[in-house]
Amino acid sequence: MRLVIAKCSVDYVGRLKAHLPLAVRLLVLKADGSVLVHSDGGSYKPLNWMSPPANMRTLSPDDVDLETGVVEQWIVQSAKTDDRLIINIYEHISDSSHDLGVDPGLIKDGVEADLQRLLAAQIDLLGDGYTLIRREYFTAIGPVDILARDAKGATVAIELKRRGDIDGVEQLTRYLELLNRDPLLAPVRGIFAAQQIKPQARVLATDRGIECKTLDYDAMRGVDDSETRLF
Amino acid sequence: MRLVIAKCSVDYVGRLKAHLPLAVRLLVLKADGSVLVHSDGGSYKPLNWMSPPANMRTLSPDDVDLETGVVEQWIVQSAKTDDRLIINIYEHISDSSHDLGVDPGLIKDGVEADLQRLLAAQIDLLGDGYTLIRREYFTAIGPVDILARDAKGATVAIELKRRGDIDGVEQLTRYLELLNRDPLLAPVRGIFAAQQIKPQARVLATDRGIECKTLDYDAMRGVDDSETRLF
DNA sequence: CGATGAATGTCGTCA
DNA sequence: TGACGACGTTCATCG
Repeated sequence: MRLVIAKCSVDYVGRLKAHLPLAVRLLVLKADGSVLVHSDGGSYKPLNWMSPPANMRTLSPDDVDLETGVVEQWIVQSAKTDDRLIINIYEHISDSSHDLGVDPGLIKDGVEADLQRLLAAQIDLLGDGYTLIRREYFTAIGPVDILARDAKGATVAIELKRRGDIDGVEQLTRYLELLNRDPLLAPVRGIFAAQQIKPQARVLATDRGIECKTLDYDAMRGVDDSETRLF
Repeated sequence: MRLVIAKCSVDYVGRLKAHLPLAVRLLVLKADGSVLVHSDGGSYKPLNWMSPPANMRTLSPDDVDLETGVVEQWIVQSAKTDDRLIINIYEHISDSSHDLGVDPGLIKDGVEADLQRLLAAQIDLLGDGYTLIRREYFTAIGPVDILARDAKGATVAIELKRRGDIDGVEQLTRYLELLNRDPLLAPVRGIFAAQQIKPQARVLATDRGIECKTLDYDAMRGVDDSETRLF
């Protein structure tokens, strides 16, 4: 990994075009050819970047005719697409390289899959007498997150989200339409379950006769005793 | 901006939990308190991070009881949420700070807004005799990208996307439902226009009587002579 | 490979 | 500030 602090301007040409005026920035060059251009603020997203795999050519004013004041030009070309990043360097402020080795990678806990596993194990959170039919119930248009049966024996399709938005309601609506064509299952009700449900999504769901259920992941995790410290 | 190369392990606790085992990584500390943890590969997304605004406390083994081998512990706490990043440093390899100043920011060209402007100017791309009613036609459930009239005088609602996906078709469907309740406008047809339309989206749109139109941004840009070199 | 859906999404805009 | 939609979304999974 090479780290460069430099006064530079940057142009991107590819899916769109973008331009960064002259300023001092951090340039990160990774082993796979990817390049990040960061300022001293904002979140993790760089001002501009090139995704791997990519190749970089370095041009000097001796080789090519460059704009006045440019001491070096980097041309970063994507190996797969015709996206290209052009960095004009006006002043090198710092330049260092480091050998980092391969990273063992990230271990996560608490994503939608975990939520689904927990709700399947605690299906009675949805109401007394609920029983699990199965998780990831496959249909022609994709898998229903959870299929269950309520106390009266009626089928219930559950769509799970961490954040409940309109498109999640649309998704569940499509599933319900399809499932209700199956005489063995019909009538099928829908439950939209999420840690947080947006007002518009709640309105749309209610309007379509879909029940909304807010989930408390921490509480669900606390109940599940198999869920003892991952790390 | 402070750049640290260090052998470290990282834990994130917040909306979910995540853990990074011991390895050599780049740690970027920005002026607004944000922190990025990068490996020497992958795209621009860090392995782990903290969004601004945030505050960092540095603990040493003299102050607190730390794990064996930890020479320093950073606790990065989000100022707004209770998200927290804990970085255990086992070895400092490099440490430098640089004053970057404020960045002038990015200038873009070719996003959906540009596409909309071009299509409004070249509305006859949709068919002979089309005329523009207006862009960003406001409704109770959001703005319709473009409202036009066809050669026969019928109203047409156009949803524009760079990449046409199912949710775009759903969006247009909601607009059409609403617009068709207005006796002054009804009947309103829909056109789903995008640079690229996914097969499933095309099927859904066609099934609902919505016309699909693929747009060539470069060609549209070439026709529009006001669109002379932005930079 | 392409298609599909989640994401600690992030980022802008506008009420 | 919160809701909403775009994004060079990126990312993993699955066919």
